[in-house]
Amino acid sequence: MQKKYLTIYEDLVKQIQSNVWPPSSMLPSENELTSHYHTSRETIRKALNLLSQNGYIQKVRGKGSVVLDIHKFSFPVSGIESYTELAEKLQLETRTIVHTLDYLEADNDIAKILRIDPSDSVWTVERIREISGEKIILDKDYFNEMYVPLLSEEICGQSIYEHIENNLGLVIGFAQKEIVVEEPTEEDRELLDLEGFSNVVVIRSQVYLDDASLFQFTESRHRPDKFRFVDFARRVKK
Amino acid sequence: MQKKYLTIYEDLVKQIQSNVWPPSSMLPSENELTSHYHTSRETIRKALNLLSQNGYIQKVRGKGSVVLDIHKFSFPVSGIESYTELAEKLQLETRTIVHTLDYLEADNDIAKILRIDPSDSVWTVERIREISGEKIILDKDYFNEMYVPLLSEEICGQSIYEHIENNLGLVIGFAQKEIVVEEPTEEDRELLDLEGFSNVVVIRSQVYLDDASLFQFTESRHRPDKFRFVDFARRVKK
DNA sequence: ATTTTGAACTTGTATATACATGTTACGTTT
DNA sequence: AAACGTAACATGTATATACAAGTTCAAAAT
Repeated sequence: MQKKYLTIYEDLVKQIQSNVWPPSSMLPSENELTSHYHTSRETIRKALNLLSQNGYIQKVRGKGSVVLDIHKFSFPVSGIESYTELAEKLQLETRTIVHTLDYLEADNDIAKILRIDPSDSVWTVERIREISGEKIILDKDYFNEMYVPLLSEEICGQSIYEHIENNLGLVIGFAQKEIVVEEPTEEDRELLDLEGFSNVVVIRSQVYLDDASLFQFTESRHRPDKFRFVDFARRVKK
Repeated sequence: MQKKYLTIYEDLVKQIQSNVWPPSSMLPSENELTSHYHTSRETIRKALNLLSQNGYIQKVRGKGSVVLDIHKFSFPVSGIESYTELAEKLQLETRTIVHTLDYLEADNDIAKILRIDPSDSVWTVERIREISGEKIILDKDYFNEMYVPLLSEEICGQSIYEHIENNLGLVIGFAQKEIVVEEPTEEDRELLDLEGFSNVVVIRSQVYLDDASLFQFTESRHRPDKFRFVDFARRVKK
């Protein structure tokens, strides 16, 4: 079965993005959408709640759904998106350099983070992201071999996430991220075009699969002037 | 009517935080919760979806709800929380210095951001946040007078959000945030204890009310070594 | 002219039912 | 011993109904 509420959600997203419902205008009411899509009100409400969660609309009781004016394109966006997906969406002129690709016993820190035995092996990838000819980002990825048994230089040069989702059939669920600002390491200075900047922005993520198993740890080190993070947040109900 | 699904959600949050359901354990099934709370399954599912959205659990089809191990305490946390709320939660030894408090005609940039007429007036507040004796953060707030007609030095020294929600009865809905790293301005160097750091982390937020009206713009400038942002993100469905 | 009332709309909450689909464990078959 | 099948149970989707509660606007009352 294809999920009705998801197709309706995607349809409405497309309409909002193509300005059928411009910012500050009202979406049709739930009842109108119900009869338009030949479905039940609850199904429409599921689709609208998805729109609301993702920052497309604001539901106002008694009134309706206001379309929000959210420019979702920035770099890097919040959420879980691979560099390749972002680069495509933003049409960046980008190149990826696979600096190292190793299959090693996990050192203590990584083993602890990935919650595995230090004798277990881990795929370790270091990649440099070049944007318009400048080396801007250093990505260090660590994969639990239990879920990602094999990586190749070719896969790393393309998109690891694409490989994980399409070839390995794993479903990525959620991530816990941390963003901090640190001093560049020797490696940062060596591999990136830091141009005298005395800080790098470091994004550390633990990425989990659909079934809540931890499969990846990532450290993404950015030149500060090229870093931008955009977030849509709702006030938590009390 | 008090909302059942919200009370159940809050009850479960409390239980998770007090380790009744420790990380990696399973919550009772939806049917068990249904009979325990004497309600319908849909109501339980609403509560569980809230837990899932806020990173407390991961639902796994066919299995149940896994409790996640997410340390939600960091500074500053994602979401919309006032400095005062954060400081209390984290038990920071903190002091707020109200540097300026003005009621002025909006300059062009601010008027544009707040989408008001340049002849309209705006409340402008600059506050310095001192943590353990060090001046770490410079907060610059701009309020649309239509929603916030009056501010006092006392209110600014306490919590503006508390005033807005409890005294003015406004309901904060959502925010659009941007995080970037910039060079310190003259004002930053003057007002903050920058200790030679050559960057500041700048968080710019547009904050909207429940009915999607824009009422505040904020610029929060942080010393980079004291900045930390934590985010819980779900992979967007395709 | 101003205020009040109420009908007709909107979204929010709660419940019930049905079936689809993924997981697990155990007994049966091979 | 291994493979298979199936029942029992888990969550996911779709629908229907009822009522609560906020918004709007026009008619009626003051």
